Amino acid sequence: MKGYDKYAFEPFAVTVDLAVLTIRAGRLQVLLVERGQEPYAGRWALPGGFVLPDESAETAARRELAEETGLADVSGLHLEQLRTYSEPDRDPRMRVVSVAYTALLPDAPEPRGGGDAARARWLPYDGAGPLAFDHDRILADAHDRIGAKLEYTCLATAFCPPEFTLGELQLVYETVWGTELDRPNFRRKVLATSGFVEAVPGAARLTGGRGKPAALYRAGPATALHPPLLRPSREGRSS
Amino acid sequence: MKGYDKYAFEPFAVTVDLAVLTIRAGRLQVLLVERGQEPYAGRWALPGGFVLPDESAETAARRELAEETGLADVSGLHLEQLRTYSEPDRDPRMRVVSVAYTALLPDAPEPRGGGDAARARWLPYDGAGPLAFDHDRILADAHDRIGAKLEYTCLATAFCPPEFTLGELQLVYETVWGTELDRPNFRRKVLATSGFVEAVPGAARLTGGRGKPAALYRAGPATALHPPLLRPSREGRSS
DNA sequence: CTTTTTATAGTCCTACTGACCATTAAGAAG
DNA sequence: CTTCTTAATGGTCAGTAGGACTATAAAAAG
Repeated sequence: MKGYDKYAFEPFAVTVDLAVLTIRAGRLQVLLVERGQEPYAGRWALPGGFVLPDESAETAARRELAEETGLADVSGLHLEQLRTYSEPDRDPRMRVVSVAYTALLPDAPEPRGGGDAARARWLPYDGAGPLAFDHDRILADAHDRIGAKLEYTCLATAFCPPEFTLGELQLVYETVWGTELDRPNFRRKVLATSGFVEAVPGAARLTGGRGKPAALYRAGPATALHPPLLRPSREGRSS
Repeated sequence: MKGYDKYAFEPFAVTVDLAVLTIRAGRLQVLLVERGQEPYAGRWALPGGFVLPDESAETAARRELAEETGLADVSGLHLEQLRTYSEPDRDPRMRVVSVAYTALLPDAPEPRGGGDAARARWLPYDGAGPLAFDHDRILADAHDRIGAKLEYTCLATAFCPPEFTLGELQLVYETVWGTELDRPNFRRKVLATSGFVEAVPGAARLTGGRGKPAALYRAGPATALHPPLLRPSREGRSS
């Protein structure tokens, strides 16, 4: 940051890449676009695009998110900067520095190719195959980040519609972590954390479920979980 | 990432900014350089510089770290990407996208102006005053990140020399968090976390301390803390 | 030798959590 | 209508982690 004039600097292209995650059919799914040209023609890639001259990366990410998902209103969606990927050879054509973002969606409308994406669709996170560029790495980083943030933040509600049952919330944890959780314990923990969820007064979800109808909850005002909701047995416990 | 040729894109300058933190005299301190020219002439700023054409941002950050600190070997230091700042008006001269990194140092040699930094020195984190550009924000983000990572990673050892006492390790937590911790409890917790620290067989620190000499420890192979070491009373506890 | 200082060891009690079991309320099957 | 199944909800119980606190050990300072 000192003495620009004394430096020669290369101009870089700056892009954003989006790891858009949702839960469909009990599986973690990713929004991907099919590349129509070289390099990596025919391969799936994360949606993204250039940051325009008067945009911040955040603004560009939200614009791309709207274009790729076709959603009218993306202002309420969770969008979070992941990290920046800047290896000199990550794009064979030119020097591209990419700021990656992760977005979480509750429901999952099939994307209409709103932007200029050749073909966009949801694919399961497992078996999304080798992606173009370094997008496998970006996607894995996004998964790691989300899995970790579920432990100590209220992020899980970002995967849920405005009103949801505790079973749906638990499914978020189980799907992202790939583990099963004890339902009564999960329930006790979530309800004991003030501000995580709020009961919707007289509502219950009656939509075709077979068992007892579940009570509905809304996301509460809290953002952090204290104490955290740790995933079971990541490595050897202490003591 | 699709159809570069169909897009016009603006070239951006890409820089790295470094929030280099250490603990000196029981206080959290930051490495800052004094700006010699407009804008923000005379103000303190985070060290940093342009990413060169054949470098990744990580490589550039490590190069700048070596230049600014004057340390011969920075390969062992903890260097971690923080996030990227890309507001269009963050530098009044031109469009600059900056990838911010946080580095942690154990001891703190006074920086010799190795690079072209007009004047570089350690300043206390509190009272580092308003910095140039958006560097106050970057520095605050770095502090938040480090404070959070102390809870669930073994990062604290990055602030310590190769061999350290548990008292020194506790001082890291207390300094970054700005809280006091109970010494026996901290000790019990750290020693119960396998892989956090390893005892150095027959060593004790005798350097002028007044009380009982403390045993020495090394950083262990673990990187994560399970269960985490939560800082006291951030907000209202649950239940 | 006594005091001070710091490290280390141990105790007690509460809260959180994992592993269970029981009950309730719906639909499905007979 | 009764019974079975399914899922939500309510509860128990023991093990454990962690906060508060006391006690002992080993050095320097007086």
